[in-house]
Amino acid sequence: MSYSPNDIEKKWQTIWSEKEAFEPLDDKTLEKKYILSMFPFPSGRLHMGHVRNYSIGDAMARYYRKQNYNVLHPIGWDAFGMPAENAAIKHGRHPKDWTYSNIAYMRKELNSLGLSFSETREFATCDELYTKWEQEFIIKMFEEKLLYRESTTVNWCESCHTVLANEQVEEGCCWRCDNEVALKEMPGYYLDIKKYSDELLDDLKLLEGKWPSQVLAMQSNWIGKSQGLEFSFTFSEASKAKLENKFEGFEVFTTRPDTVYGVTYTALAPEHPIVKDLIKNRLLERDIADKITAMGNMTEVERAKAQKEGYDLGITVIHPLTGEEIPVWTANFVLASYGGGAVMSVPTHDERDFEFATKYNLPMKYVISGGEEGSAYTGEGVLINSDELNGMKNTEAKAEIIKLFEAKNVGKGTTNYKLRNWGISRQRYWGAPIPFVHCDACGLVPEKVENLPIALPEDVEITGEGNPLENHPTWSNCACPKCGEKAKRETDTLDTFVQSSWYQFRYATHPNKWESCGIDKEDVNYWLGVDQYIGGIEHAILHLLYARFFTKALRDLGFIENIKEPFENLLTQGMVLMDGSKMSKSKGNTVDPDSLIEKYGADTARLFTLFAAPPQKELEWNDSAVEGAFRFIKKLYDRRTKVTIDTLPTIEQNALNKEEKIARVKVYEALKRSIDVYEKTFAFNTLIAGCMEALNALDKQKNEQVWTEGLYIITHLLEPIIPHVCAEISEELFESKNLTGGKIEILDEVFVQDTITLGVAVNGKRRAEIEVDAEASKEDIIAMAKESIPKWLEGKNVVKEILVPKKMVNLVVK
RNA sequence: GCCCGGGUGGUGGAAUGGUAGACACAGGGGACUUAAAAUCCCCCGGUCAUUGUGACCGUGCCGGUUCGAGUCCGGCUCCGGGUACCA
Repeated sequence: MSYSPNDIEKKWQTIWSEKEAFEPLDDKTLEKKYILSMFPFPSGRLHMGHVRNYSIGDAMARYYRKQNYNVLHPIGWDAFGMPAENAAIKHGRHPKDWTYSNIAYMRKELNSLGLSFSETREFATCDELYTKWEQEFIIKMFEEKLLYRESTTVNWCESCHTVLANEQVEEGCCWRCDNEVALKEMPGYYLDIKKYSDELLDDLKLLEGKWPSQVLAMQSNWIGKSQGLEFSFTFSEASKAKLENKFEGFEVFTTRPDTVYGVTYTALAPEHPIVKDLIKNRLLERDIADKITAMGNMTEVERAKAQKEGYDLGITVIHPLTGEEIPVWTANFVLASYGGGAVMSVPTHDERDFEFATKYNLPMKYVISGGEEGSAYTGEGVLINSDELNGMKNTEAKAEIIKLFEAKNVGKGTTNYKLRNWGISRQRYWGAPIPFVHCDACGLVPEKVENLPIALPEDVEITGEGNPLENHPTWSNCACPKCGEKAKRETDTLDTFVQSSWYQFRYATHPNKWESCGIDKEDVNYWLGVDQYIGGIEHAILHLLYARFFTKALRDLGFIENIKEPFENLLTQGMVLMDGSKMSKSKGNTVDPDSLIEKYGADTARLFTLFAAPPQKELEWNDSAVEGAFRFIKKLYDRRTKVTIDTLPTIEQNALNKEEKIARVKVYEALKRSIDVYEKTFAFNTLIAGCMEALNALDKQKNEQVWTEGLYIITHLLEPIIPHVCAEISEELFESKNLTGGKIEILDEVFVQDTITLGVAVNGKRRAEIEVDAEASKEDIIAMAKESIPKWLEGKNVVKEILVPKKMVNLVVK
């Protein structure tokens, strides 16, 4: 019978499902593997990126299952989020209906790929049962002061009508819709991720060698720890009076305390309270005040692109070391959100300060040797113009000056972070409601745990205007959980990244406990950390940082224990490209997995995906290479007729001819390589190539036993990658024996050769090839090598002879 | 600017410091066929010469270490990704 993928694949998918073949076992004494691919957003259809992601994960899961590990390989749905609401606005469909029907369709697509997911552990994050426990965590975080509500300047996306976290702003634009982000003052809920800055940074060390170095670097940069000096500038007496004694001065932070003698002015962010006060009390000229306000209202992108701009505020401060009186400016490049929104300015040793000082003709003073007049010198040198510290290396002066400030009690050594707290409020409908109540008498009150989940109202109008929950006529009406009086429910919903921050623990929790708890500690202790996590690099900061934070926070809240990091090993797969650019609907260069599977079958889709490039690299789509993958499977299936023995034969190696021996070597080389590939490198492309070589070599001989052994091993090796056809062949030929029972023994005798082919090189350049007896002595081999290349030795002396066993001979001649 | 990756045939990609280009795609030639599809066989980095065959060049560029470098080291260069006035 010729290869008919659709029949074979349906048959095996049914068998697997009926046998519940992919359910993890409850026996915690078994060795476990937790293989997790990032769960998908139910957008409607799978795309090739999903196929790739899940083919990689499935190969790992099936491999370990075959090695008798207890394998947890779950799938679920990251189901809340904007697209559901956009669909509602566009097509009038209810987000819930849209989401669940998408899930149903995509689940079918996953089934048709033959992915070995657990069916009992599947959930969608919009399930009320999931929301219930998430809300409990949120309340606990509030009680433990990890979550707070505050009104600050936030990133606002006008097209999504919602606030965004810092991490969700990419180059000043919304991560989802690419709309330019505006700054807006409004209240919101924040998670104190900064509290974990050091732990999040330090624990990156635990992941070295297990996570891609660039992800570690990106997270480290994002946390952005820097050490330096924090000190205050005190206003001059005249300035204090001008400010009606409301301000003593202000704090600044610098990583360059060694340049503190070079400070010639200071600068405040346009939003700084002191600047606002000056404007409010009309202490600045009208047009300057307007310009400063305008500067403060610019978006981050606008500011980044803008020329440096600033204004003298007409007030002065006293230099804490020299006692000099120096002016205070406001400048558009000073960030309000970092280091207190104020800086000391050293134009001689800082590029930005130099540019600004040059523009406004501010004084400059070099305090580190080595620079040239007319530029900022940021290199190393010794201190000059710095009183008693003159002559000291600037690298040493950093610590000295911190000591000096600390001794005088006007400053201290301190650490700053770029990381900002995680804003989790979203002014949208399709999310988990933030379980708080606003009571006139009691203030902000968390909902009673027994009232959870706070579910979304079904009857809702989604127009794209405003917050649907806020617009709902009755939903927000409630009783205060504390005093029982009439109160208002919070109408913000949680950032969807909250759901994906703990789903790895939910999967690990046995489904029969899902009603009674959010996370089961014992189950989690057994299954976590995730042994292999697979997903796109685009989550390098967002999801992966949040999930790491949540893990640490849940641990401190007592919901889990003994777990430092959720994801032990991380593989970031490359994008799927078509004609050099990312597949996307808008470009119209997509390949639809459904039609691919219909035409060639799931095995071909999976084989191509894993063969065309190593998983970490980008994958360039190629229709004819897909054909090639299909051809290989067809050939493999066709060759099963070469086998007439139904069990792994014991082969008398010495009785084999040359071609038969080569075939065996190729087969066993593939077997040898497979361990490294499945457990370490994930270079499935090389394993597949090895199997192709083995099949090619088998084709060059006729020995029935060698064929039997060859197909027994090849289908064993490829089963995690092309499971349906391998299951079919294996059932027909071997009663499926090669797909259970662990590793196949590597027989060393196969690699023993009578003769060995060696390259002969002269001065490192290959000149000939010799075949020598495997037992030949070094002397004999060298002698033979010399005979093979007479013309290269003519009139020369051999000064050195190097024999690389089983590889080559190198003769050094003069 | 800074921080990561990475430059190997026409293409995707292989190579624990040891015969560069495995495996595959595309291309060319042939067998089978009335024909096509499918399948099978052969060739396939460049230059030069050629009777078999051989010589030289060749892993972005320059240099170093080594008997031997795609691989290690130093300096450049180009491409991709991240980040960006973080004081």
